[in-house]
Amino acid sequence: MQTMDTLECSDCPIRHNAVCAKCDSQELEILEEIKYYRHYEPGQTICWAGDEMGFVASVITGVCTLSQTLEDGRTQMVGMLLPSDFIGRPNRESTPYDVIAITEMTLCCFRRKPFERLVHETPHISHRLLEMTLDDLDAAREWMLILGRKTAREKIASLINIIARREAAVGLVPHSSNVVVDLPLTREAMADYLGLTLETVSRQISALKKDGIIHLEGKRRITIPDLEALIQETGDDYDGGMIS
Amino acid sequence: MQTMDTLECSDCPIRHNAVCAKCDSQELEILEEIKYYRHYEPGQTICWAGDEMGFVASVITGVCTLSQTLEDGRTQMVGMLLPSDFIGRPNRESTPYDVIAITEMTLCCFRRKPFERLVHETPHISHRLLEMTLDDLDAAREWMLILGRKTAREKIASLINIIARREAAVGLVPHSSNVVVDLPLTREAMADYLGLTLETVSRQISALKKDGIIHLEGKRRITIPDLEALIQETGDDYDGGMIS
DNA sequence: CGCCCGGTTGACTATGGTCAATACGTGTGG
DNA sequence: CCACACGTATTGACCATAGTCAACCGGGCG
Repeated sequence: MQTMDTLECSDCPIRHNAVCAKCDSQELEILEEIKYYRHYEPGQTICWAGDEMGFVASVITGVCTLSQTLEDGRTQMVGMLLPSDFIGRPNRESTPYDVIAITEMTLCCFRRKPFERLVHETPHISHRLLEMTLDDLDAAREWMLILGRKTAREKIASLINIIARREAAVGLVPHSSNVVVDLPLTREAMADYLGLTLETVSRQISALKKDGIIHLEGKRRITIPDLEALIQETGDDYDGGMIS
Repeated sequence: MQTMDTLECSDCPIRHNAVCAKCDSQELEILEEIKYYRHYEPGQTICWAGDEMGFVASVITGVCTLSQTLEDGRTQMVGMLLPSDFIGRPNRESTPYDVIAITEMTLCCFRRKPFERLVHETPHISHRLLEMTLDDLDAAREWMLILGRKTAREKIASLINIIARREAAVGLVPHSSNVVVDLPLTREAMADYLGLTLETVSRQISALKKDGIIHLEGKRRITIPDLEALIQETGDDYDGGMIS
């Protein structure tokens, strides 16, 4: 957790996607005053479930996960946050989820109380937050279909497809014919996301590789020679059924 | 679909829980003007996934479900809406879900365009909508844990527990020692909610009955002699882990 | 009466989980 | 430089949970 150089909001890489996307320059000035940066290392826990969380934040760089754990250790990931995503809930003092950095991360934090006041007084912020929350809800519901009704192979294909989509949306990847996906997740993290064991994840990835649907470079980099073929394996068939 | 008597907002049974909960009397007057009631029969489809939906609505009475279906017929329920819950998403012309009435229902509908303008101009509405959406998101994530990591027995116990909680919250049931739950769902609907087959649902309910955790009157009414014992079966252990 | 719908139960099967051995890559220390 | 340990991933053998297919039950209604 080291202090960061102070970045001007106007130069912020997530300026047009984050919770502040709709703010005008005057509103940005207010945010500018109450914001501060935080840095996390891979594996570091940002917040434990149930802990008091004194701030909310936007992800500027890096990836973190939200997860829930039962007493006997079974864990389920319930969200994966990429740059511009929002962490925390206004008007609640604690998260019900573990928030864990899986890569190096930089957050743009706001102390909760002043931010809550701002949400209350600034429609541009509350409207954007509503939009983002509705998107998160759609994503969670899409995930419910995956968890409840898909086979292990379909789950893996869906995960790869979704990460490819998100990387494309964030603009990391040109929408080329030969899609390359850098998995930010270990096999165990994928298992926790998909409601599988890590052995099953490994087996299904091997199977997709053997069938030529994907190609591996090292353990984490996946090449998709034919995106249509991958989508076929997700069980969704045509790429409708996906939330645009 | 029959026209209803026009109910005054001030007499509305969901006045203090619905999307209009924070509205003052002046704001209610505006709503009063654009609202209209709709009635649905059990089994009736309110909206198919992908269809244009000209209105948004609050559930006044009855229960409906949101579900997604894969081409081969596998379906997953992603939400269950009780009185005061909100149907539809501002700024989107179609739902990605099938919305199906499972009991007789009355909705308080608002044409989408005027309602969107209202959301935009009325913080009391957008703030309440944000709160409700955040609650829905928490519920969806709790459900992800159930779908991804729980056994069939734990899933059934969790469903019964959640319905008991919701019925208590809506105020249908005094929080007595001997909890009675009226399942609004068929075995098949439960299966679609829990990511199981209806046979497994039936078997697990029989097993819980045999073990004395629940008691059945008819097929749909469940008595819970010891709520703690049921919660034990959910796998959550202590009733923390639940979202309050 | 007989049909239909929702539910229950049984026999068998398949998918994914469990446990365990092995491989691979990287960083540490003798 | 090599030996070793550790974390991550792969693979195999076996098993358990839940799915499939099918028979049967019981109540309500035309």
